[in-house]
Amino acid sequence: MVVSEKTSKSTRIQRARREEILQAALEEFSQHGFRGASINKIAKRADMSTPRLLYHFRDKEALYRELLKSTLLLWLGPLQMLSDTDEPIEEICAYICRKLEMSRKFPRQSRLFAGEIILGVPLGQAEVFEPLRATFESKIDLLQSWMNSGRIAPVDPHHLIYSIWATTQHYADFEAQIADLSPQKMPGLYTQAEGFLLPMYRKYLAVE
Amino acid sequence: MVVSEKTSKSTRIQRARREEILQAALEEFSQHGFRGASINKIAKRADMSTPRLLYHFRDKEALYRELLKSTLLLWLGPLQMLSDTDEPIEEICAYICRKLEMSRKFPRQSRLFAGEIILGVPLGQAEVFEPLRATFESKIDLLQSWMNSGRIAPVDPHHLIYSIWATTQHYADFEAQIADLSPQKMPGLYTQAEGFLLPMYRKYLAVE
DNA sequence: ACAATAAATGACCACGTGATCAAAAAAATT
DNA sequence: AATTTTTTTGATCACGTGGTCATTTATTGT
Repeated sequence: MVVSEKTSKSTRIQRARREEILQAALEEFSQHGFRGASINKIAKRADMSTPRLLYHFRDKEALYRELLKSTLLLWLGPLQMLSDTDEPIEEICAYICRKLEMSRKFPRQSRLFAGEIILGVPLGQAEVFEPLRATFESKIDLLQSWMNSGRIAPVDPHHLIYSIWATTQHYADFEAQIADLSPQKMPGLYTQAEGFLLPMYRKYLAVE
Repeated sequence: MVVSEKTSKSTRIQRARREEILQAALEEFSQHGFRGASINKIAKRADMSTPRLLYHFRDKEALYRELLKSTLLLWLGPLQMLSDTDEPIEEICAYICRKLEMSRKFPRQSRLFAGEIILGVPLGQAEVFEPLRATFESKIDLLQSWMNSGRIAPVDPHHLIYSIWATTQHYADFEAQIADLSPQKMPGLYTQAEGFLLPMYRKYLAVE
């Protein structure tokens, strides 16, 4: 019986192999994008033959989708934690810190995600990004309510989130460039980044 | 005689064909990265046979490098224009506007560049990014001098530039995502972005 | 211990890839 | 008009790609 047709319960050996494969796939896909990556090389990286890999994942696209799905969940975590509070600015700053930590701890996942959006792979755009849309819009509403009640300065909430995404993910996605241009080496950079970004958003969002 | 061995003067037909090819190559490489792109498809897009394409460019890598080289020059333009003035904040704002306009007018070039950095293609990293380094460091010095003379607030100049790059290029690189999440459609988005970003940097850099 | 099922193997396939080369066609030079 | 040089073509290549399949080997439940 084929893996994908199993009702739901999966053998521990299945979960183990799938995990090994996904690990190797993250490496390959994040470095070369969907089309540039090769399942042969992924298999080699996971120390198995290609048919063995394809026994656990129907095809290249199924593997990629699964990887993308779990990555989106990880990516979405920090945003979902953003919730109502009487100190909205500190809540936003905490979100920024979480995103920065995400870039620091999971740069490959960040690049995988970036590659998926930048390179125009129309793979389940609607499907993969669906959970993102819902969360995003609810958080837009939350920000808007903070502005309406005068607890943070009234700025465009969409662009506020875009700018936070941009500035935080930049350190993972463009790591190669930043590492090349910065005198400081990589670990310390994230502390510096925090020191730069937090005051910027605090000043901008403060209601004089 | 082969094109690349020509001393320097190139036929007009050479320049014409090379331009056609580069145009098609920009499309392919920016959508699939170096490894994901195919010279066959580039040739098809430029309405010629593969050997014909390879007559004008030695190989895939040479084509990619040439494209990347001219893209970097374009990308570097706005930064080079940043120069000393008695109104540094307005100068920085003008730089932000130029970068935003760049994203709006040349999104594919921006994505090509982003792909090159995100996907770990070690193609002449030192070679291609060399002119960037020099300009970057001189502008860091300029910013630092503005801070030393108290004309803008003292923030980390490296991260200031990174954040400007991140926020402005984000609109081109992640266009697919932003277009999906924004109620506003694409052209108007750039006006909104300007309306969001300029006040942010003005407030942050103002020396009260 | 044995049957049933899951997991892995090796041989194989059609196809697209980047690239080459001799020969033909077109342009430029004289 | 003749000749040289540039440009284009079509055939062809070795190789890597994603993927299949019958068969064998492990694992599992009884």
